[in-house]
Amino acid sequence: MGRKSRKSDVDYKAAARQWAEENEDARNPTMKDVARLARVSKKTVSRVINDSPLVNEATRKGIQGLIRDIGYRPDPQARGLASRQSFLVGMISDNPTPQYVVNIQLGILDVLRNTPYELVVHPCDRKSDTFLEDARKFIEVQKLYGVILTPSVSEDERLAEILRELGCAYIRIASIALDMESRMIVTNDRVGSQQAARHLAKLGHTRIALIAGRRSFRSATERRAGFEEGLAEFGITIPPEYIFQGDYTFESGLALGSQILDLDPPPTAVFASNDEMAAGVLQALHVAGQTPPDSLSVVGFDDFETATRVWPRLTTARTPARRIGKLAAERLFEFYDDDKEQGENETTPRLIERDSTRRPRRSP
Amino acid sequence: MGRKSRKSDVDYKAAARQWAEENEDARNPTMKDVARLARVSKKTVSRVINDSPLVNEATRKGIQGLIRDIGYRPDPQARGLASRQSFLVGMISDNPTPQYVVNIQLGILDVLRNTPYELVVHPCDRKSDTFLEDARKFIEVQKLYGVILTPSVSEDERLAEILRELGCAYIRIASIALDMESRMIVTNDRVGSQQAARHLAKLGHTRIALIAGRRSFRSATERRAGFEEGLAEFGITIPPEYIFQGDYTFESGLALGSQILDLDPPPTAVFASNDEMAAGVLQALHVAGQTPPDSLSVVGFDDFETATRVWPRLTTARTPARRIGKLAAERLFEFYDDDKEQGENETTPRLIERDSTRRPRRSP
DNA sequence: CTGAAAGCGCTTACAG
DNA sequence: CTGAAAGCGCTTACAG
Repeated sequence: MGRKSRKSDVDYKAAARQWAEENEDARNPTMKDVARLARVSKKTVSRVINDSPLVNEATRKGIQGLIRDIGYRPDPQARGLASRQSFLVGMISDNPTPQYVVNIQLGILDVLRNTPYELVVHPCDRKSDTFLEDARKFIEVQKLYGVILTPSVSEDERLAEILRELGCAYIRIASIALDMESRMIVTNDRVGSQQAARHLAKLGHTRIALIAGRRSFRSATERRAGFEEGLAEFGITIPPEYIFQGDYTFESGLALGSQILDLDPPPTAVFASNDEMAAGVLQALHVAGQTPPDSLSVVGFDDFETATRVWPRLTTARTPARRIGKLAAERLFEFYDDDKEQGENETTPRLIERDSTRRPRRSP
Repeated sequence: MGRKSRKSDVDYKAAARQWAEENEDARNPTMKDVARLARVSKKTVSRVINDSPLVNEATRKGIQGLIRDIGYRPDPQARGLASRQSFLVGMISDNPTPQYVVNIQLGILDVLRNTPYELVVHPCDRKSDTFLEDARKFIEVQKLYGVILTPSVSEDERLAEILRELGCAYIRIASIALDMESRMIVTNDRVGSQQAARHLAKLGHTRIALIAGRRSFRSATERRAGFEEGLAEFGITIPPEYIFQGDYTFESGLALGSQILDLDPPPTAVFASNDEMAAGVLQALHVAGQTPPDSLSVVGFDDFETATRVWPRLTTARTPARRIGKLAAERLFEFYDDDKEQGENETTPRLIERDSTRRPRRSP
């Protein structure tokens, strides 16, 4: 007596004990149970789990403790139905490299862990007639909280437009900025291939071939441009007949690798726009009975597992895929937060020098 | 007139036109709308979308057409909330090989495409203290329709027990049968390494080393046992000092590969229990200046991308991962169906002969 | 800072 | 074969 507050009269620990006693069939508690035990309305419990500032601090602490004690976990489906937004984050991808896809997933999951959000994966085929329709349906029906887009679907303006139209938060991962800053993770691929070019130039290579990536990927343009820029710093240009069109697959690297061997005069180095194609070139050399990098230095891009499995191990520009996924997810959760300080939204490739590059042999 | 049926009086095409006219704000239709337009109760619409047999055929056809015409898509969250079961399939995995994980995912998604179900990925760490607790929470809170478990979590009996307790359908992918047939996809790894052993024996190898897989994986035991069985058919046994304990990583293969080179007398062939370790052995040989398979034949297991990236390309027993994922998902959907004929529930490895194996050199 | 009422879009349980 | 009522577990919109 004497104290005016009625709220502090609620003994939350006793409430938790009461629950333990009365709940014989070990039913999971609902918001209704929490409200009853804490002697508040469901709305107040709702405010607590949604971090609303409009709750008395003592009440908040008490309810949070009670929630912990009785093991209450809000039902994401019910919250989703009522708020018209699910607790699902979608990852829409069309990347041909499994190592990339898994690492992006792991990065996203690093952020989702210990949140109520789950990751729903959605590979797609951008060339399909129903690609946009399917994507819209997925986003709309699942009422996704947000979507993370990897190259090359991230580069599709029509898909971004659909996301905006549906009011769905999204983050685009791409080699260059294609959208407002808060919607992008930029990987600056150009920088990586510039480094690759400088590395080869400094080793003394001047007759250099290039295998471009798949046309439908913006990174293909960026990686090629960066490489040519890097060489230009040393006054080196690549003649058109030393430029080949790959598609980012091992098989294309293998096929183009043997074409490169037939060039006359042959180049002393080749830049393949990703590790898979670089691995293909190495294999073409082995098939031809050569021992790289003796007659031909090879540089890749990505530094995924393949880079260290092949022999010689690849000199390559690293794409920090897991970190990229992590940044994308962090950025996604900042999207609705105006005041939250924005974190990093770009990564820079770093050249990893290994055994697939060396100085060119003196011409005989 | 003269016809008694009242249902056939409903003009579903006209109803669809009516919707197009009245729905000026382009709202997505709900079950309530469908019911009103078709002049039936929501319950009847519900029966149609859930394929209940208790619906008049003409009514069913009409409603199905109407649903198509106006683009009605049932809300999975609402269905989930009411039925206490979501439309999410979980994939719980702890496999260290990205190529495996992605291919299983793709196989599952092959089956989920054009269904209302979505795939939620959930990598985990079986050694974590909270592993079981976390898994239970995930399954319970998301009210998963079902779960697909890959090795080695698939081999955890405590997790399977939790799934049964929660009444959640699950499929375990494992190298041997660990559960009732309707809950298993068996990959018969033992058969693959038997083939590998016979292949080496037939080439004339007799002094053979083995690198076992990670102890916590049942496949490690199976692959080893199969290999020893296969050799036994030819009267060959592996001395203990020719048996090494790996952990399924490239790094372990690399480290053990150089140990194998130091054996005296050295073996003429080695079986690594997966491709990653086999790739490590090949690299150890290259580092030592050797040119496999001249002095040492190497056999792997899995035939994931790595197998064809390395040089020489690996002779290996194929694990059809995408197909395994597909079978697991198909089996999951058969789980609640008593009458549905059960599909295949096992796969068999097949040895793919490539360049990493040859006849042993004559001893000098 | 708090709550009572209505509703999100379905299914369950029951009745006929 | 069909439907009216109640309810799943939350949030919204409003009032105080």
